[in-house]
Amino acid sequence: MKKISDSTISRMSTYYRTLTTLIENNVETVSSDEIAEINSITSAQVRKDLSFFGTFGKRGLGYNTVDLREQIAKILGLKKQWNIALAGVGNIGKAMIDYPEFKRQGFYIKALFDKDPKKVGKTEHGLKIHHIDNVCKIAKKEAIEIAIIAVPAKVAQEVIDLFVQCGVRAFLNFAQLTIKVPENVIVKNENMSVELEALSYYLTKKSK
Amino acid sequence: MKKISDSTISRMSTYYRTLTTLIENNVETVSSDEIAEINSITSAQVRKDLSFFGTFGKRGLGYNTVDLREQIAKILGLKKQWNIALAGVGNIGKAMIDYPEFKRQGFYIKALFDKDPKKVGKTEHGLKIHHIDNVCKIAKKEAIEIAIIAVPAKVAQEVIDLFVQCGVRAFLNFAQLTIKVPENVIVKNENMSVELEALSYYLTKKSK
DNA sequence: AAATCCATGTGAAGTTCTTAACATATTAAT
DNA sequence: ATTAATATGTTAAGAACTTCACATGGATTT
Repeated sequence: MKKISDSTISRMSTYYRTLTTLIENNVETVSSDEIAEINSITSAQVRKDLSFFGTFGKRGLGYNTVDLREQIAKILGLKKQWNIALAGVGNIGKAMIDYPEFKRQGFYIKALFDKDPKKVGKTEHGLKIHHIDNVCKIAKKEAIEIAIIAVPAKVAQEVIDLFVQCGVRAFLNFAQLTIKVPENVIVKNENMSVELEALSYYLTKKSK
Repeated sequence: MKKISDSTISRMSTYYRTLTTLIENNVETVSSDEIAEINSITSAQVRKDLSFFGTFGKRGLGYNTVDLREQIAKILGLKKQWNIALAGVGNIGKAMIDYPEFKRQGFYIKALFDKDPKKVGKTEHGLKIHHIDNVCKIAKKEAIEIAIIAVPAKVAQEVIDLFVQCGVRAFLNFAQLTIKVPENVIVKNENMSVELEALSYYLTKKSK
């Protein structure tokens, strides 16, 4: 199986969202040009991305919005419910529990973990906060497949190691460091500081 | 001035963080090999990235951690305080106000905006919530240079347009859509769903 | 039925980004 | 002082990604 680039996968997500919006607005057919225009990229890029997965359009006509969205959902694995654990019930963690987009796309936070004795045992949004030491038991029970890591950087690596030992192989990491994981485990980073520093760089450069 | 890639800028941020940690651990000298190892990349990449901005190391020895961190801070524009506005005082917005890493790196949230009459006029973390209609007045007063957009997708474009009209040219956008801005304005997206969907894709692919 | 129009799918070209490789500079050891 | 060891900075090679350009197939019009 040929390796498909991360950028292509990200854009597939973007197209998925674009199609959702178009369908909400009762648009039935869309061209690669229109998808490209909405997302400020080229139509060749859209067609090339889609071509990695199959042929979904009709020449001369374009793509059926409902069909294409369905196909992309299949490709991205969005036809099932994903069970997610959240480690670190701080500000960012709480925002994630309540993030309405997740549920809409089939991502369900089913278990919360923390280390703080003040939090463990309490409830947040109807979910009990477990001690991180019990991660394997709960992860198994809730069939957790993905973990969101919103713990301090100092403990992020060890928390991820715990999850990996329990068989969790996919992570969304908010901690500000590069995590080491075995080859069959995937980590996606969400690092707000890196993005802000990029803005800082561009503003600084421009004002020179 | 030659264009430097986004990936290089992101990695510069990463190196900056790596150096901060090394300095905290009293490490005085570091090689490109060590920086690479910590961040799971190649040493050639580290040296190439740095070479776009100058020569900071000593052959046969490596880099002085304090010096290099200082140089990167200058390059990224982190030697000054950046004044930031936050639009959308919901869950994610509140998490951003309280994100300790920001202040540590010179990013100060100085103004909050919302549209909800229940929120406008109230205070959050000692900051008054203003109505978005007053954005120009407040942005000028607080010398806002960057805005964090944590409003619903439906209104994100118009909110950014308002800020652009007030002269703000850099945005960290949490809304799930591609924003259109004039050429001299820069938007960085923070899209948790895209990352989760990438995880979904990789897990789905692997299990086949 | 023929002609015209339109937009896909895809090799090829072009561009950008990453890795390799090595000459060079510096330190340390003998 | 010479040799050995080390790690940078940089050029060149290689890989990955994006864009171009057009043949192709399907729809629409005359």
